[in-house]
Amino acid sequence: MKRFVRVMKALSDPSRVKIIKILGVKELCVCELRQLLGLAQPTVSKHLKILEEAGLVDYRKEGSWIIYRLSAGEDSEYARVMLGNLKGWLDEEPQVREMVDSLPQLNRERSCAA
Amino acid sequence: MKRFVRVMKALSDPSRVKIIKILGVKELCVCELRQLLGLAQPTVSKHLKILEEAGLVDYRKEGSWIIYRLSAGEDSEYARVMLGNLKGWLDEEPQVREMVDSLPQLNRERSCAA
DNA sequence: TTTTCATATTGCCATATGGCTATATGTAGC
DNA sequence: GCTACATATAGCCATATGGCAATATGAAAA
Repeated sequence: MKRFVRVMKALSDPSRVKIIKILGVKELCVCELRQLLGLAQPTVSKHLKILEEAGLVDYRKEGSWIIYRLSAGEDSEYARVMLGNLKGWLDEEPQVREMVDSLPQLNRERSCAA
Repeated sequence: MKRFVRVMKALSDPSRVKIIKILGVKELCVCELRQLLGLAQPTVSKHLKILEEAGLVDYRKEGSWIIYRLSAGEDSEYARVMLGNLKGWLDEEPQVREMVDSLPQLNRERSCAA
């Protein structure tokens, strides 16, 4: 029950859903996500932690960057199924479309250098 | 986005998940649910309202009782898919199993007469 | 109509949540 | 070592949430 609820909770915030949708297009570092979401960096970090604990995202280190990507869902059937569902959902959502459209102009060096 | 988040939020509380699981076995009135969940009646009503607004449950009046059942999901693809997923999920969950096991002994007249 | 009973709504409280700023941690390069 | 930058954690605040008791609503029965 706890594991299921953890996944549902993780997906019941618009910012976190947006993170899932954008990571479905391309893996990204925290500062790129910060840019795309228009949120403070600690806020993004907190969201990512919640998503990670639900088994929805994974990360790897690359230099001093931490690159987040969608999990393959090995840890949680709930996460795996929900990620599958979300693949086809919300693509028409304006907030999602906007982010995806702005993705090509995103440049890690430019976004991340304060 | 709002509609999706509403379904996720509705499913991110253990009591509400239990309601969904038990209604998957048998439609029930509020006082039966109250009995099974061990919650105050207003609390159950509030949960049911949240589930209903998410398109997860439906109800019909029968005398002065209001019988709740799982929605067919006509209103929300998200609700429909999640109800489908939940059909196979959490059946082994002790809290769920307990409720289901106690279901045959439940008697509307006895449960509902204060 | 008055009572009874099932349900919904209201109002309150304690805790959880999502946002921020400030600070800590960790890594790369000087 | 020190500096710069990316990320995480801590701490705070306003709002949301889940619980309850009290009350309102609505239908059936006396």
